[in-house]
Amino acid sequence: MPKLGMEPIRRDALVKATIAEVGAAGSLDVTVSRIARRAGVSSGLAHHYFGGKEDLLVAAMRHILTGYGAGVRSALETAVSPRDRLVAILAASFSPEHFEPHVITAWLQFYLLAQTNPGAQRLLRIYHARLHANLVHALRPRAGARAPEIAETAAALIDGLYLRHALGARPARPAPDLRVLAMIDSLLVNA
Amino acid sequence: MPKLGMEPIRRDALVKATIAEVGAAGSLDVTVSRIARRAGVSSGLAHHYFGGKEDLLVAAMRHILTGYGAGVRSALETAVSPRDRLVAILAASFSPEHFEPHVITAWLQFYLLAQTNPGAQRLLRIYHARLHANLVHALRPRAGARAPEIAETAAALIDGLYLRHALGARPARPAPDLRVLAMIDSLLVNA
Amino acid sequence: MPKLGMEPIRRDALVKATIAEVGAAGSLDVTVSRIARRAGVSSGLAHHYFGGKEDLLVAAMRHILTGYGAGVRSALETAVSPRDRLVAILAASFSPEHFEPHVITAWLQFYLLAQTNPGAQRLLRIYHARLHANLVHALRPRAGARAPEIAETAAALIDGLYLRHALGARPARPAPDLRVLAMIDSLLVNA
Amino acid sequence: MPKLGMEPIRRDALVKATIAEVGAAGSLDVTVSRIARRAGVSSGLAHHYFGGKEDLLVAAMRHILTGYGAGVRSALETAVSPRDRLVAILAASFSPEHFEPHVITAWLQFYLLAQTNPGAQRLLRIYHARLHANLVHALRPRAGARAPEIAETAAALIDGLYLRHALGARPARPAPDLRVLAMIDSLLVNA
DNA sequence: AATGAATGAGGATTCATTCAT
DNA sequence: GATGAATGAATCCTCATTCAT
Repeated sequence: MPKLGMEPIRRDALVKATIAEVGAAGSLDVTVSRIARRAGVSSGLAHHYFGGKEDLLVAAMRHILTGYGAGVRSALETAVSPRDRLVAILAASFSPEHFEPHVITAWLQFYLLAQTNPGAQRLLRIYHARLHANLVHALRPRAGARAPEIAETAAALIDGLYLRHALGARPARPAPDLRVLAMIDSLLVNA
Repeated sequence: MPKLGMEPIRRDALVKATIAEVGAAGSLDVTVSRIARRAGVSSGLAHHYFGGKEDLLVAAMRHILTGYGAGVRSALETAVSPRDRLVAILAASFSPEHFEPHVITAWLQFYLLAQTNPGAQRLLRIYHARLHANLVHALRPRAGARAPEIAETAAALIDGLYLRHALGARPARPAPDLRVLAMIDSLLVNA
Repeated sequence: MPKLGMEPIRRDALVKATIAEVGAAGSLDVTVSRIARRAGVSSGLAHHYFGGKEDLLVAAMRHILTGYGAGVRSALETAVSPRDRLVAILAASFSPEHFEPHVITAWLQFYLLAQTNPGAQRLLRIYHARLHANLVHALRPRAGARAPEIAETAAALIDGLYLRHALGARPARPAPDLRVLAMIDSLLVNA
Repeated sequence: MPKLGMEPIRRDALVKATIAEVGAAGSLDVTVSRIARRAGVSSGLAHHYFGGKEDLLVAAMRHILTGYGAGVRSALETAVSPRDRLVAILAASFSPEHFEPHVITAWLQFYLLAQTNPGAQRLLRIYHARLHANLVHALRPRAGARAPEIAETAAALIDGLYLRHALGARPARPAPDLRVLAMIDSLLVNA
């Protein structure tokens, strides 16, 4: 008697197990078997549902990015002023769940995967584009034509702070979002 | 007597082959055999001289960082004013040879290695500390007590721009060093 | 559902192939691949079930010792007098199947393994303790307090005769069990 | 300027290093490089002098057996009565230097080598024959025609006690030589 | 005589993937 | 749908051996 409706449950369990396992290992050198065991299923099932290891990794990446996107959206909903929007984006980018060690590690690993895997690359481009669009939209009223350029600098700073954190640097003071905000404000002032 | 003095030659060839191979593959998944073949020696020799695959990778990382350090030092020698120093550091950080695809890729890969390999981690810490010290030294005259904080932001921006470049983003306009410089200037003005 | 219940079958086949292969080679320098091929499976499976080469060797050792233990037990069941017990132990110790070349060779090789492998060492201790206990039990009625000492001498003689046989000495006259028996009787007479 | 007369010194150093290394490792899995390093020469020289690894091992075995033979001879020189001869042989067989861990281990390992290496086998046969001849000669006056048989049992007991010691059994009480002597005496009494 | 350099075959081990049931 | 069985290619690493100098 096959259980019905198990597929989404299994897929979800596998994706979460992948993130956890990648984070725990601190590397993409994770075996499908380990992931499957953590998800409580056989390794064969992982292939059955995802086709292969990389596809599983990409699915995990998509999961993270989706969560990030949802976070930004919900944060933006309550924002009124342009500056509110900026604060919301930064808050979402540096929300605590993103800084959980296993997530930040997974994120970094996926960066790498994107260098060889088209699916991962596509996802990353979408993330970049979305972040850029959000920033530009929030900056436009105050920065005008300089919005794209400042958005790019801000995005780079976000990633750089992330990277440093992932590499074990002492947590920055002030908090990363405030730091980015300060930089943006500074750039805006010196038009 | 045997052919003497081959060791440094072989080590050098193997290190360079490692960088080239890692860069070409876009990943650390490079076999020792391929590296050795590119260096024109047997795989056994690579182990003989370096002990293992990771040690070889760390040696390659050290090679890159040494080159970077030398670049900064020589650039700083001709600097007079604090601002010259800043420009020199940034120019070295974003010098063209650092942006050669296989170097930038290798760099990124080594970031990853640093998450599991102690030797790599140590190297990375040294690089971070040195960059920080250089920036603080150049900023002190103009930034005073704010120097460390601004140095951290600048370092993060440098890494972030690097990362984005490695991930295939369109080359930034203006050039990354000018962008960092502008940001620093902006922060300095708004004391 | 998959083909079930193959594990014990494979394990058994691999263990027997190990004994055969070690015996045939006259040394522990046997490759896992050869063992696996003889067992009709892939080398990967051997690792899957046993974890590694040494564990496979230890499992083979255990198989031999288990067979020996069973032989002694069944021989002891029909023994009535103490002397019967002694004869039974010796008969089992020198039973023909123990003198099959590949078994005796494997046995000797395992002695060696026991010098470095904890699992093998444990097994060997168990064998020693069991043989000693059996001998003491059989000797007690006739030897009293001297039983342990005579048992030790007898055990050493058993192993020595075995060793010499393994090393290619001409088969002893009279048969080894009778020889040990004669020695024990002699020691018992000269209280 | 090649040093003259170095050959015997080198050979000797290599042989001793071999015994030490085999004993230390508790196995024949010793690399030629390690042996050479311990002897203070290059691995190439070991091959130059001995031709190969096994030949080096056989040479080490010969060294041990030669020492044993010399010990027996010198011990026999002062023996007067047949029983003295017996005591002398046993004392030499169980002399302390034979029970040094690395020697006893090497000895056991060489047993193994003898199963595949003709040179080692030949040496072992010589050792067996010599021990047997010595024992028979010492036993003849008291045992007459039974001398060969008793000699065989004694030899087996010697090897068995050795083996047990090598395998880590608690040192026997009484001392092994006395134990063998007691057994022989017992067999002689019960003609 | 002696060495360091260099090789390359060989082996243990790992793992993604496939498949019969 | 789900599993355990099984494979075998791939890779790191070791080491005896050879060789030019």
